[in-house]
Amino acid sequence: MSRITIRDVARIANVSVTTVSNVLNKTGRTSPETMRKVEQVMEELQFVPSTSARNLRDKKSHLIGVIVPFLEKGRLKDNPFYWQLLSAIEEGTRSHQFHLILFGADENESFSFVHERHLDGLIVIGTFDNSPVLERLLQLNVPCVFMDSYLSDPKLAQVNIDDQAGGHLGTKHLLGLGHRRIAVLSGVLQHNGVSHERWLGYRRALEEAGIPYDPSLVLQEPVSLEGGYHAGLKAATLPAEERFTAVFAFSDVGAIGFMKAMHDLGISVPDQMSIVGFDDIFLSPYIPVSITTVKQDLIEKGQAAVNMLLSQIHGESTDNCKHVLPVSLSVRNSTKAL
Amino acid sequence: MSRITIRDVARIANVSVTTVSNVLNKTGRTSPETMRKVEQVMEELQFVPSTSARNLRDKKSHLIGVIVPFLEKGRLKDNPFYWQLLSAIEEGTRSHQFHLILFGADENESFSFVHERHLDGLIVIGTFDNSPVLERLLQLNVPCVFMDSYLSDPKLAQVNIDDQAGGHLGTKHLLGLGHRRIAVLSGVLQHNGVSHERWLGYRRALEEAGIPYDPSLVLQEPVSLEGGYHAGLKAATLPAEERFTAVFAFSDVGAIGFMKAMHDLGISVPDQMSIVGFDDIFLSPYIPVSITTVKQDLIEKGQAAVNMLLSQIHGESTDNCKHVLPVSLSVRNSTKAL
DNA sequence: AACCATTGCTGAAACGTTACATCCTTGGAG
DNA sequence: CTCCAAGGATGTAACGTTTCAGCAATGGTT
Repeated sequence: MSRITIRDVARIANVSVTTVSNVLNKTGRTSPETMRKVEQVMEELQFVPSTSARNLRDKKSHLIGVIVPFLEKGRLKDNPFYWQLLSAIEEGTRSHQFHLILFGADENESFSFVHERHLDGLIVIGTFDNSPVLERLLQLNVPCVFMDSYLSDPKLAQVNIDDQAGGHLGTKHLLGLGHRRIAVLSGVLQHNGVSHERWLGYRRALEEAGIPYDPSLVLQEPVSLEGGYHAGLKAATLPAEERFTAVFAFSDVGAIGFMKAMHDLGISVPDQMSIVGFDDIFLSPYIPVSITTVKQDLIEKGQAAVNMLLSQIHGESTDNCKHVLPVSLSVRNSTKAL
Repeated sequence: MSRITIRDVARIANVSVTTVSNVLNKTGRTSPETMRKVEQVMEELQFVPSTSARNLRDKKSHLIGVIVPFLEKGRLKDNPFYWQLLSAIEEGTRSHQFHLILFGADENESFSFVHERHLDGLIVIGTFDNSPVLERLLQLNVPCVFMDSYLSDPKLAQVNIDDQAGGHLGTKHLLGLGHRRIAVLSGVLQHNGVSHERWLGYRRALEEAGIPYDPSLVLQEPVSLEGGYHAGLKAATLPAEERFTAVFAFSDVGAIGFMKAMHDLGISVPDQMSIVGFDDIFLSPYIPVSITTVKQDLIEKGQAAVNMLLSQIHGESTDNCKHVLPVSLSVRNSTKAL
């Protein structure tokens, strides 16, 4: 019971394989009646074309790889943000007859699968200039779209949100509530990374308010649940002059971790501590004290990346193609006027 | 600048293509010296074998599909549980040279891609007997492993946790704390579904404690954030004789939603209401009032499914192969003695 | 000394498509 | 009436592997 091929269809329908192929690909080189005839035979035989054969022939795969550097390190697994993003990307590709294949990529992993599998394109999340990963990717010579990566090379297609505006927005919200000593939970300030941009926005907001920048308020703890929690615990042990009344976490999970620490220490949010998050993950409204946060639209972000990648795959130039999405503020209950 | 093929390697190394192929596949049919020679040429030419060609030849794809029925309906997107599970599956496949490809599958979606892409196997999450999806899947005649699906056909390979024990465990915990009126947030009690099993465990525990079963305590709200929240709001409006002192949500997100409602209503958890969740997602310890929950090991679960699927792919019979993983209780702060 | 098994290698066919170059038909223009 | 264009169909060569059958040389058995 071997597979039904284009040849079987041709034989039964009394036409050539080429004709069947033409019908299959709707090239319009066939007369309506043969078309109908062939289609009917296909239906009867339940013919399904083989993607493998196509892939070999076309040197394509209709497969898009998503590379999340540091996937192994748990950054992704434990952050709903990435899953929501991935989900958005998946939806985008599916409607275009592409499928998604997921990869981590730690430093020493080779990218041979890109060639092995003839991947048509790549979406890369969270790299940065001079990253070892970046160089390897470029050598692959494959359509690429970068997300959440601030890359200086103008040839690279990029999708970002306006991180700096986000940092500014969150900070201004706290300033508007009367806070003067505002900490940021930033993670490592990778130069030209997402956090760095948000931090720039934070600084700008402070400056505009005439408040001097205090480096001791930058908590370089990882922006994870655990990182936020530890940062929170540490904050309580600070000498009086280093205390702060609000914290701006550069991710919602970081904010949740921080909030948990406050709860465990008996410090009330928002009465004694205001917290602003970033991302607006689906959970943020449902935390007991719902989180005020800088919202980004992941659906749109995923869509934008997919569209950009597809044009690139179809041969359109994406030089100087940088898509920056706006952010907004979702004010909830974790922030309060001093 | 066309692709380097096995032929190029053969030509340069002065051997036949067959020999190169043998080296590539380590069949051991080559002498050590030719092997070295060929390997060196491969290295020099940076030869990468084409998966497409292999796939065509072998009628395989080294691709595993994950089907999550009802994916579109947001059940997955918004539940970290699934992502954690998927992540575990991904890890399992990667180490075996397989890759993952993700599909939703609503009713009217055809499964033609399974044949189109020559998928080697399928992991299906959350179906049930007589589901329309199930029948279609079986017709595909492809190795399948079902997760979180209680299927009566003994031929089907299944991976489950001991849901009934889980339901029992959670309920007993609450009973042990002195609670007598315990609600469950169960979602629709699909016959032979996961929830149904947990509900059976709940009933058994009640019975053992000599407490009569009260159907009004079964909240068939969806076990999502929103569902939990609504259930919580409703609970507050109940007439006195229908009130309860504890709720057992069959998912952690459901528990979080319920807890949020309590918070909004000013009802203290755990002082006035005890809550038990299910799954133990990574967030559960970090909710301000950390969640007591029935824990399942997703890594192990993913691993088990992958292993089972791979043996099936390699031709081993998996008849009567049902893998049931144990559950345990993580006691945290959302439950308290009456 | 003739024979056979083993080791190491090779050539060619097959997997199921698509695209190129042809090759018939027609029917309309000259 | 001849010629050419265009429409419709066809045969075949790729795409890059793996595997099957076969061949040559080596060395050990009778």
